[in-house]
Amino acid sequence: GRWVNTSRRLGKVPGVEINDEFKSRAELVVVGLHHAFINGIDTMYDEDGNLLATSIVATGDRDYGNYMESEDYLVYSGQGGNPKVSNGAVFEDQKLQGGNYALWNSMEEKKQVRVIRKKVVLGEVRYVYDGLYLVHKCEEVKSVHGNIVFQFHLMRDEDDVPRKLMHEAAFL
Amino acid sequence: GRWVNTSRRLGKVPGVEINDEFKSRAELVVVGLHHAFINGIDTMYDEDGNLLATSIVATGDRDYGNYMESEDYLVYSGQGGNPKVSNGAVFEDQKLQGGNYALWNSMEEKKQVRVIRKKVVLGEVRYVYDGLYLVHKCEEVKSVHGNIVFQFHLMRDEDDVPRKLMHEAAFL
DNA sequence: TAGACGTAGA
DNA sequence: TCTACGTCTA
Repeated sequence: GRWVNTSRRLGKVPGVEINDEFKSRAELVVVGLHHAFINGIDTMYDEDGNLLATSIVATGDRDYGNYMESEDYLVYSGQGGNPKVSNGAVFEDQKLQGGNYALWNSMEEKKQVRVIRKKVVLGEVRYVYDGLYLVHKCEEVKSVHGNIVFQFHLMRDEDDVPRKLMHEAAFL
Repeated sequence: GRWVNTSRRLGKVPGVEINDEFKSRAELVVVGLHHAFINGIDTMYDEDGNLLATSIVATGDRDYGNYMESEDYLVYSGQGGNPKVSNGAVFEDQKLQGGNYALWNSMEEKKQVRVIRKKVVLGEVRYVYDGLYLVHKCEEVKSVHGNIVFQFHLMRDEDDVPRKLMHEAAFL
């Protein structure tokens, strides 16, 4: 067999193509697409010590209002402030730290970010690799719950996208 | 390739031998040893609608005081009552429900239970299959935290255990 | 909907 | 120690 380096990296992961599907977050870790088991934003430090985002997993879970404006344009909500349990938990303003700070830096440095989208078809969960994007804008908006949420705007940064297949991938 | 039936079952899982090691709970699910991703006690209903325990994962996490009395005798704490976060969470008496009820029924019905033990060697997590046991006793004891905890006593129910190898598996 | 012996990183 | 867009069954 052949050994594959699955350590954290920016950009394309060798062997993984757009629209490749995976059955669980654990698979994403094994393949090297997204090392964080739960965290929606995976990060790494570059040679200068800047925290950058390597990849994001976009779902509609827990009030994370992500949406595709088009096939090449994703609006992705930052992390934090969304309580997991509705047991009187309180929504809070997100902070520019952790994954949010990493996405912010990726924007400043114009570094590519891998995008993985979760889709659920007839109860079956799939994580679909959606290619490389650039963060070109970050807005602070007030959610329906009243808390401040970051919205990162990402644009596709690849030319060779198989258009036909893109239509088969479900939007969020 | 050959397809393997990994649905819930009692007793031995074809292809898995005592002291086989797995790197994560996800692997246990895939192999069919233990279907519950997090729950320490996996269960199934028999043809009469009785909830039985198929397998248990023994760790020392979260105040679960499991211990091997000998290579063939395991004392396993029931589930519930141990708060995950120490954020003012309260220890509570365990109830004879869910996994606890399943282990109780397995005792009554004299059904075999698979045992998997978690071990950590130099920071590396491993889950080790430890063979088939019978529950022969259940005691209610008061923990150091003051709450009532079930202690299920399990005895090995196999003869062909490779003794040499047993010594290599770390105790809890 | 919530509970259950998860997992990796900062 | 804590957070983080987990996953399954009852």
